[in-house]
Amino acid sequence: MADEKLTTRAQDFSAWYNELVERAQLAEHSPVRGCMVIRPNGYGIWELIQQNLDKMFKETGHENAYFPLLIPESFLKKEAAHVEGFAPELAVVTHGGGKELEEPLVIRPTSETMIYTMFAKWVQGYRDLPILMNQWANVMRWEMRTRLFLRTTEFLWQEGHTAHETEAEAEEETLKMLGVYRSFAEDFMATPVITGRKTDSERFAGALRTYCIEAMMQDNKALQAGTSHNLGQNFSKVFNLEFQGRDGSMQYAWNTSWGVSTRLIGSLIMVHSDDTGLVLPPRLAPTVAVIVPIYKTDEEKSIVLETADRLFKDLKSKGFRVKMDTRDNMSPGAKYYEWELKGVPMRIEIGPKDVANSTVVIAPRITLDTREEPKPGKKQKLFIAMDALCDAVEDIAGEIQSQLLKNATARRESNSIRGITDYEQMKEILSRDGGFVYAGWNGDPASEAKVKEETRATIRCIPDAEFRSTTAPTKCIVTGEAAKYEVIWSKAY
RNA sequence: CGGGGCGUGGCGCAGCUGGUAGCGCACCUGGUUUGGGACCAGGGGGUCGCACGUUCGAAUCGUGUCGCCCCGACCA
Repeated sequence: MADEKLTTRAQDFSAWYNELVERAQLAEHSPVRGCMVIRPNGYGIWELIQQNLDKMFKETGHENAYFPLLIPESFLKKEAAHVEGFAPELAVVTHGGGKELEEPLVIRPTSETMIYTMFAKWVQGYRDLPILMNQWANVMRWEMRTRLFLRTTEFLWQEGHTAHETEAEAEEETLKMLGVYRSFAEDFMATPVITGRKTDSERFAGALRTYCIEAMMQDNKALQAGTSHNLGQNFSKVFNLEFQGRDGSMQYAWNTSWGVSTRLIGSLIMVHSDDTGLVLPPRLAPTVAVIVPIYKTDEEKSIVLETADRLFKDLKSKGFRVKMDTRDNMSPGAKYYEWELKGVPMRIEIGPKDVANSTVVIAPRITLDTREEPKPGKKQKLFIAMDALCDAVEDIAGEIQSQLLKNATARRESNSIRGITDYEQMKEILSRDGGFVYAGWNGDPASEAKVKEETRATIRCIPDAEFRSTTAPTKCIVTGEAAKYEVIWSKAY
C-alpha cells in the first residue's frame, strides 16, 4: 500500500469526506446516477445502527412490518402539503409487463400515504389503537445533487408510523421517539445532539409539528440526524383513518411518523473522523479490535501466530467483534495505516517481545485522557497483560466511546455562540467560522428567509428548554423586534 | 437547471501539431524482507465512453450524443 495521504480536513473538508468514504471502502458511486453501493465496511455500520435502534423501538412497544415500494400516484396527491413537498423529487414507474400502466406508480419517497391507507382498514374502534409500527426500507427522492450517505437518490432508513386516539397521546409518542433518537445518538453514535422543534418553513410536508435532533459536524455545519413528526389528523382525514370513540362518535386518529437514515453514517464520519481516516465509536464499529501479529523469523512467526490465534479465539468466544490480520505480504506498518483508515477502534499488536513478556500492545484509534499520555510525537500505546486482555478490550472500548462523546461535545460547545444581538456580527460569524448561533427571532418566516438569503444559514431548530441560554434573548436579531423564540442559526447539510 | 471539470488496463494519470497505446499504484510468479506505508527480478491485463464524419490511416481533428464528478438553487 503506497496510497497517498488523505486530503486534510483543513485543506478541503468536502474532499476529505469524499476521499475517506471511498478509501475506507464504506461506499462508492454506482452506475446509476445519485445511487450508492454500500460496501461491507459501510453496511456493517448500518447493520449495527439497525440492530440497536430496532431493539429500542421494540422496547418502546413498536412492531416491524413491511409495505410495498410502489405507491399509486393518486395516493400521493391526496394530501395537499404532501404533494407539494414531494412532487418534484418523485421517481415514477409508468410501464409494467411491457404495457403502459393505467395509473403510474410512484417509488416511495416516504410511506405515509400507503401506511395510513392500510391503517384505515385495520382500525374500527378505539380499542384498535394505538398502532405502533415501524418499517426498515429503502426510499427514493430524486435530489438535484447527491453526496454519498448524506444525500443519495436511494437511501435506507426506518420510518415509524403510529396512530393514536388522542392528540395528547400522539404528541407524547412524537416526543418519546425524539428521545429515543437522542439516546441513540449519545449512547451509540457518541454524538451530542440538540433536540428542538422545526420552524414552519423547515417542517415536514404534511406535519403539524416537526421535531428534530441536530448535530454539529467538524466543519461547524449542522446536520439533522433524525426527525419526529406529529402529523395531527392531516393524513387520517385524507385516508379515512377513523374509529369509533369511547363516546360512540366517529373520530379521526392522530398520527406520528419518525425516521433516521443512512445519513447517520455520514454524520458519524463528519463528527469523529480525522486526517488519518475513519474513526468509529466502538458500539457501532463492525470490527472493534484487530490483531496484528509481528515477527521476523519462522520460529518467531509460529510462536507469535500461535499465541495471537489463542487470544483471537478467546476474544471471539466472548463476543467481541475482532479480526486477525495474518496477511504475509504486508509489513505491520502498512497494516496499521490500513486499519486506522478503516476506523477500527483499537489495534492489538503481538510480537516476540510481547510473547516473552505475556503482554500485548494496544493502540487506541484516538488518544485517551484516561490513560498515560503518549510520548511526544508518538501515538498512545498501552501495555496489557495477556491474561487481562478481554477485560482490557472491554474497558478501552468503553473509554473510546466516552472520549469520543466528550470530544464532540467540547467541540460543539466551543463553536456555539450565545448572546449575539447584532445581525452584522452574526453574519460575520456565519461567513467566517460558522457554528451554532443562538439568537432571538420574532417568529416571522420573512426574517428567517432574509437570513437564509444573505448568509445561507437557516434556523436549525427552536431548541428545547435545556439547551436554551440562561438569559433569553429579548430581541429578534434580524428585525430588532421583540423575540418570540430563541433559535439556533447555522449553515446545514 | 446555471457554472466548471472529466471520460484512455482494477485505480490514478500521460499521450492529443494524426502513423493502431505508455507510466505509477494495484494484480500474478519467485526470492529476500516484516515493532509505523519493504525491495529485487520476471509476468498478465486496455484498443482509448458511444455514434457519425474527415483521412490511405483517428485515442489524437470535426459534429453529435451519453454519462460522471465538483460548485450553486431544492432536500433526510
